[in-house]
Amino acid sequence: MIDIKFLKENVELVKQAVVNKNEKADVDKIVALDEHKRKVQFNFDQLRARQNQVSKEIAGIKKQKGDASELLAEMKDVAKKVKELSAELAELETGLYNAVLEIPNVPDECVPVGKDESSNKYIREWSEKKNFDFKPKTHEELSEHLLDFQRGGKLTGSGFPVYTKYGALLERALINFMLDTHVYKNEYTEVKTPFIVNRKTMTGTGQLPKLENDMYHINEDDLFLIPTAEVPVTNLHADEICQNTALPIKYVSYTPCFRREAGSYGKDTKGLQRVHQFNKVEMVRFVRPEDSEAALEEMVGNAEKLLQDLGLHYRVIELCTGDLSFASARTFDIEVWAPGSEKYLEVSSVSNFRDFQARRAGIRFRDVDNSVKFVHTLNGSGLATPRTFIALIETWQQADGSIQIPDKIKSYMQGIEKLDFS
RNA sequence: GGAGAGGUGGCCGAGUCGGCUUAAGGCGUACGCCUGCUAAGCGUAUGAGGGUCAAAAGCUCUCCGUGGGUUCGAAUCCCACCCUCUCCGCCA
Repeated sequence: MIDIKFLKENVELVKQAVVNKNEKADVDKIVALDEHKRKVQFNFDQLRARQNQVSKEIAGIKKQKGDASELLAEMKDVAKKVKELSAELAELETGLYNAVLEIPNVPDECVPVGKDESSNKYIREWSEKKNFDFKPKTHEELSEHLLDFQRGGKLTGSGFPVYTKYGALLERALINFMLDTHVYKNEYTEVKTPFIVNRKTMTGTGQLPKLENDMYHINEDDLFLIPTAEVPVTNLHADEICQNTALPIKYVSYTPCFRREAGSYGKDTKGLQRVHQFNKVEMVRFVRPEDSEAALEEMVGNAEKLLQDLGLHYRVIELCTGDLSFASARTFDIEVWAPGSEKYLEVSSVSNFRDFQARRAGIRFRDVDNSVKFVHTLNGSGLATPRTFIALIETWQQADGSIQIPDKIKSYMQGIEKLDFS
């Protein structure tokens, strides 16, 4: 969440950020609410101070066996008033808190301003679109022996694919390859978390209250299926103060991700492109504020390297303000080329949240001068498997319909050189 | 599911027959001294969040798992809930 002090000192900037992010939030209302709250709090503090003081006097009088009945009578009224003010204050505080929760993070200055993805900025690409001497098939055409959408639909509904035999093996190979790379080459620490979390955790990273409709919710226990490992992993250190020496903390985690994708029906829903349940390896970092800029670049690089190892052409773009998520200050997307489908698919989104999530979730560190500060949090996919899977089989397909296995994951595929179904 | 124990500051850990607890003590951390260097030792400081203030100092409020209640006054008493640990049962 945004710092209310910052908001009060930069009202116009915050208002502009709300507009640039296509959000709706009443900044003026917050300023007014805050002012009102402070007034009530002042009255409350005064009265409470009086109560505390007299209570001490009463203690003294009683100790000397004196008569305190007059003070007690007075305090009876004061206690009543304190209770009333306290209730009013609590109400104002939650009202203010909830209003501030609705304010999105302010984009970095360098983020291009724009309404939608058409204003996103091209950064770079790696390798080039592969040339085929035959017409490459789409992943749906290729995946007859790898995926079973029909039966997934039978079990649950559309958007819940089944991976079969070599499809399952290939997906598992991708996950293990990514995890191993992050753990043994990029020095991340692997964590495996619950896939179901409570409301507070969901709020800490910014999914709630805004995106409740996009989450699978278990009514009976008021719990949510995670939409990404970002949620449980970032909240690992919620309400904690880390030692300065503990930073940076680098986690990597594999989890399934669950998304209702409410309102996006009909858009890119073919095959594996947009599904309700998918697997993803996620990188999460907690860093000192001055290090988050560099960490963002590094994490984009970590994700890119995976695609390079898999021999997949991709491009990196920076999201404009309108395409930026609610909690993010700056985001790079990596889009992999799928030659059969003839389009770029988003396989990774790497974001710097600065102190926005840390403030919500209470993730702080003790600096070298002993002061307590909020950390900066970042996360990025490295990578989501379904679209990587698509790009991989479309890119490495052969004229005879077989699929060659890239060198780097052969060892994860029991040494299989290519998947041949003829 | 049954029984028991427990949740206090960055960490460990005192403290509950209500009131000098403005939470003891230790560890850790910061600064200084000492030392050829490191370690040890000595000294000093050190919970978090808010209000007031131009700012600092100061003053002040809140917070001892969460939420209620009793009281002039609650870490301490009462009620409900959550979580952790141990044992038993059931089960992958």
